[in-house]
Amino acid sequence: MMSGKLYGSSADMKVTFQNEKRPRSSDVLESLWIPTPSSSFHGSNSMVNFENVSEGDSLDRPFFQPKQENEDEDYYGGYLHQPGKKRRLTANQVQFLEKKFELENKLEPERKVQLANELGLQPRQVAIWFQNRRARYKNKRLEKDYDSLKASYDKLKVDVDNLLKENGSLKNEVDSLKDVLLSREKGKPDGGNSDSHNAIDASDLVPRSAIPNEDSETVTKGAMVVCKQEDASSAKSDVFDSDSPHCTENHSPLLEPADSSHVFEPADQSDFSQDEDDDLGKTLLPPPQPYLLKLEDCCYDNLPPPNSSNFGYIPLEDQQPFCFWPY
DNA sequence: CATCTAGGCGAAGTTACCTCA
DNA sequence: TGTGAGGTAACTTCGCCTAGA
Repeated sequence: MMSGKLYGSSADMKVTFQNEKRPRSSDVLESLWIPTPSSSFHGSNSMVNFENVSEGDSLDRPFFQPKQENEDEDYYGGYLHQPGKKRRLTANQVQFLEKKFELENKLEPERKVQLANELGLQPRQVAIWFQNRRARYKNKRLEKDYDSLKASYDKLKVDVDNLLKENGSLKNEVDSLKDVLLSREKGKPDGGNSDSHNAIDASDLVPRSAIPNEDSETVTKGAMVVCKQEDASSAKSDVFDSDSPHCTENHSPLLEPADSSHVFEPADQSDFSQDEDDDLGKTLLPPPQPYLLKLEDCCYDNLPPPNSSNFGYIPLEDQQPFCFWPY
């Protein structure tokens, strides 16, 4: 902030005219302002009384100050004696100021005086216009920021809702499979024997979404039969929503034993471990952590498109810049 | 060199005027 | 014709900075 700012370089108009302070170099700049009929007109509109401003000849009117329809001596005289009145800048003046504002939104003293001369305004009027213009621009930018953040929030909320729904359906599937397995275990006289798993139809037991890695030691032999590579990959894509392409392909290097502090902990994570002494659940369910990637590993490094459903996260560098002036 | 003071600037907020529906 | 809302020029206050004593 404040880079390139010139401090103490321009005298305020009210100070220049109302108070006789010690002379400064900036006073010379301020004195360069040449009053014109229009500028004296505007000066009369401000709260400052410019007694030393000569009214001059109306032929010296700046090109930005076209003759108004109702412009006459009474018009001028009326405002000259109504210090409380204020006049809007003409469209040409505003257009000219807007162009200058686009080039640089802050005024150097020289520019301020130059613009004032070109527009037939007081330097203070130009300074005030730029101040107000910056304030208006900031408000607009804040509105844009708000809209952008709200859109991101809405998108994120949709993603979260979808994930919660998917999570619920997966839980139901796991529960149903547990029931099937329990019922079959009870039907066997030597229930609990590991060999009995061979008698279970694996297609009934192993949900595609719950197939762990092939080298998982917790997978039973029966499950291994159907645990093919494509199933494993489909399992991953089931875990990560299909519209999250950045997390679906060849992530085996990223499938590290996850630190639970780096993953999205499901709100109902305890549901997976609610029967911790239930080996069946452990048998059927892979440990969930290896399938939850670290976000900073899988999502951010792979440069997801900003409009993907990357939980609504949009990197700052990918957003549209809101400010086009360097500060 | 450190300190103090005057003065200017920008930001933020406010006031007052103007325009228009 | 009166009126309320919105836009905006101008003002006020505050904090920060610079230059000079």
